Amino acid sequence: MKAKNTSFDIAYRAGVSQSTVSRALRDSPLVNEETRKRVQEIAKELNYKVDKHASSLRTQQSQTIALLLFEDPTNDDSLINPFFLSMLGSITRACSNRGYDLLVSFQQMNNDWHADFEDTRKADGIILLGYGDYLSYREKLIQLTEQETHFVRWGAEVKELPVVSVGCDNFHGGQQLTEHLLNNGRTHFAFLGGVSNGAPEFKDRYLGHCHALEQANISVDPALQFDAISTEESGYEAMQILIKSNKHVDAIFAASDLIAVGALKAMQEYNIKVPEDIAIVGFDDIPIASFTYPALTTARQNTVLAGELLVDKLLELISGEQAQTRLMATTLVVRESCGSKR
Amino acid sequence: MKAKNTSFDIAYRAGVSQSTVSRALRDSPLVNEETRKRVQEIAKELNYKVDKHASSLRTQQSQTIALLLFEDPTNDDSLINPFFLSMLGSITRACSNRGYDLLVSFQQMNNDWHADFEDTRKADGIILLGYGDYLSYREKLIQLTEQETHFVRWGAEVKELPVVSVGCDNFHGGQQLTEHLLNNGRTHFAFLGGVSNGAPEFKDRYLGHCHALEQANISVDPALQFDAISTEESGYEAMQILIKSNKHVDAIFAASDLIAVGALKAMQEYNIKVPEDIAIVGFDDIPIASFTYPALTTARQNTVLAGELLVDKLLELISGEQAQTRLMATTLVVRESCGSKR
DNA sequence: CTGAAAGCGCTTACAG
DNA sequence: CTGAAAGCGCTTACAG
Repeated sequence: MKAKNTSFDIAYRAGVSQSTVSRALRDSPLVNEETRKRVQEIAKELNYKVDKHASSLRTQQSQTIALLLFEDPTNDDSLINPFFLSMLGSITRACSNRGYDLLVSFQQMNNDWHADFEDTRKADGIILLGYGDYLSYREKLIQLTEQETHFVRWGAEVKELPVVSVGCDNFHGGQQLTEHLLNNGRTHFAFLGGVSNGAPEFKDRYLGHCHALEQANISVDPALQFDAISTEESGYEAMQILIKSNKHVDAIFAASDLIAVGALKAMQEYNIKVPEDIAIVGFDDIPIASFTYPALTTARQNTVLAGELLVDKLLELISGEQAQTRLMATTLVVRESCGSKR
Repeated sequence: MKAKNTSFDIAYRAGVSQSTVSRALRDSPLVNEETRKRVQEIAKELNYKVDKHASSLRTQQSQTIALLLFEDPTNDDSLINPFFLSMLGSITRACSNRGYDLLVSFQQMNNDWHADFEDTRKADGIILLGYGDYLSYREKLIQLTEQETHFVRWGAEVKELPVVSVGCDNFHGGQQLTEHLLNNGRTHFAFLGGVSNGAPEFKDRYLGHCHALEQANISVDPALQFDAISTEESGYEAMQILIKSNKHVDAIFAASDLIAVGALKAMQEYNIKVPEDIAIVGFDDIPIASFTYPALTTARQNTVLAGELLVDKLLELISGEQAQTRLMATTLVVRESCGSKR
């Protein structure tokens, strides 16, 4: 590669000092209008760009955000939950709109990730993304907090820790979807998804689901909750177990769209008609949800807003302000999988 | 945030010079074994990490790769082709295995992207990812080459330019899938996907498809090629047009799995039985392909290998070596959508 | 094997 | 409004 120009080269050509070049390029008011123009033109002409490392070293900030994406270790290499991927898209966009670069990194929970990014000053702050049990990495969150690292996370609120989270109102979403099923005359429910403490999102959806049932005077049978993680495969397997159990069910609450897709496939194989025999709802509204057959009724999480909120709150933290945890409402998206249009 | 420790702090505590600290931390052979251990222990204890900007500034390399993902402008905000997303996953992993960070950026074709990353020294090299017409950004490729920027791209070979690409053998993949359909007794084919120069991947698949048909003495009817971009929506619409045209067809070649998913939905709505009435194949083998009903026969692109190849070839370029364009073979994945098991 | 010193390319107080 | 100078935190030739 050719030797790059430095601000000194620009200064030489413009006949000014290097300090003036630096000021002109940063639109400092301390520089004459004409000088500024001339410098900027020369810089453009020579295709000069300010060296990121030098300026970061000097200013002690990198204008970069690190996104740590935690993978479900049960997933294989290339499987990434599409919901997180659409989040990744909106986070990337939000960063770039705000003049920040985004460093992306996939992490296993067991890694020594907690100290790596801000400490090397690669990033001014960190976004933590991934479903799952914050209890299992509670200590790392504490350590991050103690180090005064700037970070925000996606997911359920962590009540005991001073951690800023952005998440969606899973309880209310679960309630909403269940009420929709009830309104369509369904009476016998099963829930597909693990509800341990290790899956707080699914658990909240389940609690909202149960709450709605109780409001309708339907008692909840724990035997009708089937564990599943958020993959098609897992949903497929859970649905098969349900079918083979011969329990009478006319409505399925799948804890995620991916689970619903797997469940749909199992039902098709067993010739169960959806929604005639069994209605089903998912959660997330991933792109495929409109293209299953029948199309999936689900609860949309606003990933675009979520990405922006995560970035904005992190930026607030970075600039020393306070930031609040935020729970976003979900939107009921009615399609055909429950047999009605509302 | 607390003031961070520098190598001088470590040096002070270890009772050595800062130079020695630097050497010890980089496992230089020029440092006494014991000294090295002591320094490393102290560094660990103080949670010291080498400042990335300082070392990058000094060594003139950033240990960072930039991934520019080009979006189809027809797509909305959160829609990213799942195929690229799985590629993103494997690229991220490949980078981190090789000690590189990954900067991710979404780009519109019309942007001034071509000069931004390596020039600011944020990255040592660039990976270009996105379907589409390299002709439309031919000039930018030329400019990148002239600037001696290190870059590789995913996609069809660019014969006229000295550009390193990694792509898959779309022609052969198209041929393979078509032969599979022929082997299953299909005789009347339609192709769903745009085949203009602006979509070289789809075009190659189409050419492979046509080649296989000709080999089987089936003449190709251009009227049975229907434009579609790689979305479910577009596949759905193309399939509707095909159905309404009342042309007799017993096999569909969808240029991507996403298109196939949309086409499947249209067929289900029209009560067309797959594979009994019409067989269908996709391309890519995205995760959903195993969970459509019936499951989709398709051509797998090895995204894990692709990611590694892209990163490795870029690293070769960065270290001043030559690198060759590489075409990867696709794998036929037989599932149920063609009515056979082989 | 170790240390003192130069220098990577900027930004910004300081002096004018 | 402009310039000379210090300094961000490293790495590495140079001297010992």
